[in-house]
Amino acid sequence: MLTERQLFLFKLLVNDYIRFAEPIGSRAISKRDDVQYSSATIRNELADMEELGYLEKPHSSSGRVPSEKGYRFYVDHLLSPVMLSHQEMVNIKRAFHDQYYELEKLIQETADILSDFTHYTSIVLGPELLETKLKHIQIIRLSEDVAVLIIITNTGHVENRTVTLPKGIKAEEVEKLVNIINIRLKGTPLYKVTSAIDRELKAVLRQNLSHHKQVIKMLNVALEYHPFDQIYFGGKTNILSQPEFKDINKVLPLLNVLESKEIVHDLLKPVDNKPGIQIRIGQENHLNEIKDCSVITASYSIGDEHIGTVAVIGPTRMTYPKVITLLDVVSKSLSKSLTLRYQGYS
Amino acid sequence: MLTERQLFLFKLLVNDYIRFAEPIGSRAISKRDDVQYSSATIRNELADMEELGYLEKPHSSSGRVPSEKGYRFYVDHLLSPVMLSHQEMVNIKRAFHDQYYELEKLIQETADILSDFTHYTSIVLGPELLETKLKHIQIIRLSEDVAVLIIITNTGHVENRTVTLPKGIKAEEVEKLVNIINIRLKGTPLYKVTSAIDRELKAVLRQNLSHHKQVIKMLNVALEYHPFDQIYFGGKTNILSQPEFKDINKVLPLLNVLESKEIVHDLLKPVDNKPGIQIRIGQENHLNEIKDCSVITASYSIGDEHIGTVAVIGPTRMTYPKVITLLDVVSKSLSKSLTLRYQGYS
DNA sequence: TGTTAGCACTCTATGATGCTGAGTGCTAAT
DNA sequence: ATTAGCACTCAGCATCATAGAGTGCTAACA
Repeated sequence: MLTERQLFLFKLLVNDYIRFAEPIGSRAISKRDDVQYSSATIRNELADMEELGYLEKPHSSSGRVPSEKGYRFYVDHLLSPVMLSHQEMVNIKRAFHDQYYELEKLIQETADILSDFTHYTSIVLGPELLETKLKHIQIIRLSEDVAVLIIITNTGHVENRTVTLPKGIKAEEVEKLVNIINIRLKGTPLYKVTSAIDRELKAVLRQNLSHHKQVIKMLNVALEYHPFDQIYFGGKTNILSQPEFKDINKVLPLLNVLESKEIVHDLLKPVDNKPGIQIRIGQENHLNEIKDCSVITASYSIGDEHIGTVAVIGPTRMTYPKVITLLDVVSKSLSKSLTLRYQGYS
Repeated sequence: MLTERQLFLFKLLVNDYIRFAEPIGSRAISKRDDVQYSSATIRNELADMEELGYLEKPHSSSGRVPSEKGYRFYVDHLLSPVMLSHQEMVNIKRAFHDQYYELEKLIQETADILSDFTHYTSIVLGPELLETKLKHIQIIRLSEDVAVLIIITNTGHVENRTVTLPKGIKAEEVEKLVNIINIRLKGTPLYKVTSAIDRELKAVLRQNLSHHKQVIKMLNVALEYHPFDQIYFGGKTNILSQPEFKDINKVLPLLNVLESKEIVHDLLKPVDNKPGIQIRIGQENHLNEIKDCSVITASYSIGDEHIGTVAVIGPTRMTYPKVITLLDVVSKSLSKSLTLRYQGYS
């Protein structure tokens, strides 16, 4: 265990390093007004904490830098809560108050707030379709054999897919098909729709449609559940302005990670499904390309149902208290706004 | 005017510079198997061409590099047509052959092909809504006062907007409203829809609806024409691997340009509306952030109607012949595929 | 008259060298 | 337990010399 004094010095050091992005030496600490120990004393303490694994030296005669273990300890035990400024609170409140937004705009706005206030890059996973339910489908015929199939969920999310209709199918038949689906599958979770068709609708469709085989195939393609939903970014280049990215070779891997929806999804996936803030520091992300980055996530929900994730990615040397507080406020505001918006939808 | 020999040497130099990204000296040229002049002769010729403004020296004792004027001359008069490899043609044909794609996927695929084959960054402006026409709208009510308004165009494009319904409006009234719009405004170009409502539908709505004022306001917001359509990128980080971007300070401005929809739109907007390939070299783009980049664009169309732009952005030191040929083939294939898909839509 | 060899000159890139300053570990004194 | 003092380390920076690639110019050549 660390002594009281070690804790004190450790906290100072981490805060200063987060602020100045340069290794902190014993002399610099001893010169502070709120420190009365000599540099030699501090040197001894720092050496001890290094031995315990909380600090590192970039090279043998440099100042100290927090290790990953150090950051982990810092966020687990030393976080002093930060208050957001009045101005920040006002801006957030306003952003989430306006009910006239499109859902997409609201989420993009969320991402923008996070990146503006943190100067890092923010990522928001759009509302997961997993537990959203089919409310209504519609087929709009564009030509003899091409149509657009529109899917509306209970949360107001709209998806559209271009489909090829069976040759020679009549308008009444299409209408009948739409009616059958809307009546029978309303309220079915999206990811269960294709299997529900398979189990429950095959017979009905065979009775009512002349082209039931092709229709079923078409529905399977069109209604297939795509787990990777939209990803929204804020301040995509913010993180590149951090001093740790002055080398282009650090930049490319990171950018490539952000370009891949699959990787970003994996990155933000909560390890266990517990709600609230999660922090993954450096290698804890298990992704070599971002081993010098930390990812902080918070989930948001409609009612009690978790439906998405907001996140900030920055260097391991991140202003953790600020980002955590902000993510907490923003995720809760977003949840509240969405719950209000969709309360009582079925 | 340049002499025959100067032209020959100029072409060699540009090709070599495009290939190796390093200033080309007289000695390097004279050593080539297809050159029989001595380095001194070549030196004299290069000096003359520098005086004419086609070449530049990064510093006084370095080899030569094409100037912007040089590149312009090169693309205007010296392009030798390039054949795509059999493999490339096969891949392109296959990509555009498959009719089962979503429109969005087809366009993303187009962007991916362009970036994969060029190793630069590609940009595709999705089908412009400007001349597309309203085919059908639909309102799906989510709750007492929130609904989703869905707009389908004659090209199969689907947009959706969340709207707030007037308090207490009845389902039959909503249905009536949808019917009126679908009957009266079908075929109206999207960008004229709001003004058409203003001019032609006000009276009808007043007669038929109890909440006509709020409804008109709602329609104006929901059907407002948004000129900036979707932008698709391919290989967003490709261009950053080019040696001219080894300095991070060159990277950030470029990335910020690519993040701004407005700027990208301006960048790709054809100067005059003439079709075909357009090349803008360095400063010709009138955008300081990308003064060392060239942008090559080609338009694509449905039938005879121009609806979008495909583009490649790379360093001024770009493999122009290859990119031009590829853009030509790809834009034509895309046009053909789209025309086939939407032929006869009304 | 066009071409080329030769040469002095220029400039970048590279690597060696030395110096400075910030930092450390260790020891001995307080 | 704390601190002053000192020898030591190392990155960063400036300086310097050198090599190499390239140029312009002049004079000789075909």
